[in-house]
Amino acid sequence: MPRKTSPRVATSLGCAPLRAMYRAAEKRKPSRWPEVEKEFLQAMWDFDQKFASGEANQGDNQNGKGDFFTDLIALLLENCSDKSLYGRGSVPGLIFPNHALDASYPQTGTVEVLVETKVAGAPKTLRNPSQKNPRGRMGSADLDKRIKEAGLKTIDLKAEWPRGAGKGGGPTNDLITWLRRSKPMSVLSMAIRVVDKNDLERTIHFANAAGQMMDAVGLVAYEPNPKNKGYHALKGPPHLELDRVLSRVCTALRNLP
DNA sequence: ACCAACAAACACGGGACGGC
DNA sequence: GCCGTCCCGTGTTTGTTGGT
Repeated sequence: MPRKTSPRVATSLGCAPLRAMYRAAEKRKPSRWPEVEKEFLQAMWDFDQKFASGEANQGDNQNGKGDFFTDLIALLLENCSDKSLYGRGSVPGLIFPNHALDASYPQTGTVEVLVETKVAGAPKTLRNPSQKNPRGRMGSADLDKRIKEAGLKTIDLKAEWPRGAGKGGGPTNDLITWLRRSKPMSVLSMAIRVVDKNDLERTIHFANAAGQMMDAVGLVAYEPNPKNKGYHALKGPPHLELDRVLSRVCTALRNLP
């Protein structure tokens, strides 16, 4: 049974570029990030153009973009591992009883693998006249809060595992070390539209912070081309390369029953 | 050395919508 | 219908620059 994909992307007029890209990817059966990166950036560009002009609305942006990226990442992992991933709601952590998971495995019971995604960054749009920077909002603007959210989710789920297993081994006095050897495998993949060099540095800083808490963090950072036509991906540190991170997840998935 | 002007960073507060 | 998560908008604070 295939993973359920975003209804917003499937139906909304404003999300047409995202929908078209996903549909095309589905047919090509890609299993690695480099196979889809160009098309992803083009789709995001086309979408952002629509968003800037008002053709795509706030709903498309907030409920389409992020889910689209989740769908795409899940598609790659499914093709690569031959496992189905699932979005899940109400998964209990140690502290909070109801976490929602973007893409995870297996479908029920204790979570083995969790993939969270974040997308951030917006062009200057008509609905935000006060945006001064013509290149748009900084992608890193909101990362502090959102990385903290993702980190807490990871910690809470990892802390819940040993409690359920009943064999000890809960959080020790060295939190980071404990997180790294604890299940579920928890990774974050981020697609961040960046406005300048500084914005990129900040984004990498937050990605590394996330990497302290989660087992792996993948980042695709991109910025508008000089002539303001299309996006190009930016180079980050190797350990944050999305392709490497997805490979690790794929291997983990393959080794699971 | 001062201070105004501008920019960057931070913190908080949503609107939108799907899942339960 | 509530609740949680999606990502963005904007007022306030902190930092930087450049003129006198």
